[in-house]
Amino acid sequence: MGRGYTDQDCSLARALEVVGERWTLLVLRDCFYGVRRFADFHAHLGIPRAVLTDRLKTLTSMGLLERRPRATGVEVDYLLTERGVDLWPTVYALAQWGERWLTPDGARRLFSHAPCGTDVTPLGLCPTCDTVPPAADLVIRQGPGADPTLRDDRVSEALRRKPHRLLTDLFPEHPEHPEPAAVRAGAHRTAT
Amino acid sequence: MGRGYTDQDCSLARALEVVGERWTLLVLRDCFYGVRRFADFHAHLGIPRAVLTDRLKTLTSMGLLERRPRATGVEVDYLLTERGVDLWPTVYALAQWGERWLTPDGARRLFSHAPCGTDVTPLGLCPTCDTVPPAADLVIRQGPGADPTLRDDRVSEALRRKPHRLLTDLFPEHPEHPEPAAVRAGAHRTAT
DNA sequence: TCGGCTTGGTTCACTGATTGAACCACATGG
DNA sequence: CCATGTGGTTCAATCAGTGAACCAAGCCGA
Repeated sequence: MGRGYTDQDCSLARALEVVGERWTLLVLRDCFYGVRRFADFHAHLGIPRAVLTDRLKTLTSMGLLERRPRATGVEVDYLLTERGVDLWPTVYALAQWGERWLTPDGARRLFSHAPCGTDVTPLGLCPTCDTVPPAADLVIRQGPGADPTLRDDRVSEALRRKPHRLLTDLFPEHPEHPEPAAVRAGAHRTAT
Repeated sequence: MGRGYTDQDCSLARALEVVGERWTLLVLRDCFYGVRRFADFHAHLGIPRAVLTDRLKTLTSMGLLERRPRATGVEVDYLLTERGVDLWPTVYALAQWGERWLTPDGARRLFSHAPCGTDVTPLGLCPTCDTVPPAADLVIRQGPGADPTLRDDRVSEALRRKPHRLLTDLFPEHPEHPEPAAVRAGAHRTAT
């Protein structure tokens, strides 16, 4: 990004210095969807490995992601922090704009409020509860405009197969267990 | 942006192909603030002229801006279309994230709901009216965290001097008249 | 113990985008 | 007729993104 947007007295410019680079917002979107592993980001986005490394480093150093090597093995998880989770309204708003203006075939993804099951509005409001649910309380599922022929990686396939709660691991090691505790806790802190 | 984000079955990726390039979102923000002229974008943002030309061309061709040469003279106005105005929730959400996480000195800009005067929440809600006002119903003013020493162009100065209704011309030719009709109408269509 | 495989990277040449300064055409205004 | 303002274009230099190849560490079965 070169010199960045220095000497702009504007929080939007500062925010864009953090998340305005190419690919960054798509990496974060995948984090909300439950993607946590380098190889999954790479396969799902088609992002060059060097760029992915750079973006994950930047997001980690800016405090939006936490890099967590697993206790055993060589794998690494990248998890959204509270600061990262707080970008959900932005990600959602931009995606909804794309759905409205750039998607002729109907919505690709639909989001519903987990506690009540109602679909949220384009502004993120749950019409039943009259609240704006935090990301952790949303469930994503395929919409009628989704095109299953475009991508064929395990992330796309997992998202296609069944509705999925945001921020929960898309590939848990023990699928029987409801979910790991750490991330839910972090996400809920944001909600309060 | 190179090849763009093709073969992504995702409205966010499509949206980023339109507004994800460097400077684009800052140009749009200025449009919301009432900036309409090439020279004002250039002076306010410090964006290279060639890049500004390119961004205005792209935004115009994608239908977010309308390029309107004035009846007399050589000046040109760039005005947000309905499609452009509809990006307000995105711009606002990202700016609020920046205010929350990257701005230690307090809010730089504050937004209030014009009809009732109440400040809107970080999610864009007017607590008095219990609605999410459209951009055209918001008034922007300086917050305590604004740093007046950073920029010294006529846009910064106009925004500093007094509260300003979004989407209205920051430099009207006849300051007595309330405002031009075209943009208000377009903005209000979005609100309904 | 020894390859092979997986994972999460790094390196590097190539390409494409951004930058900033200089130049330019047109339309007023004096 | 010249100076000035506006909205650009051009171009060399630099910077960022791309994609293929390479690599180290940890496990895995033989």
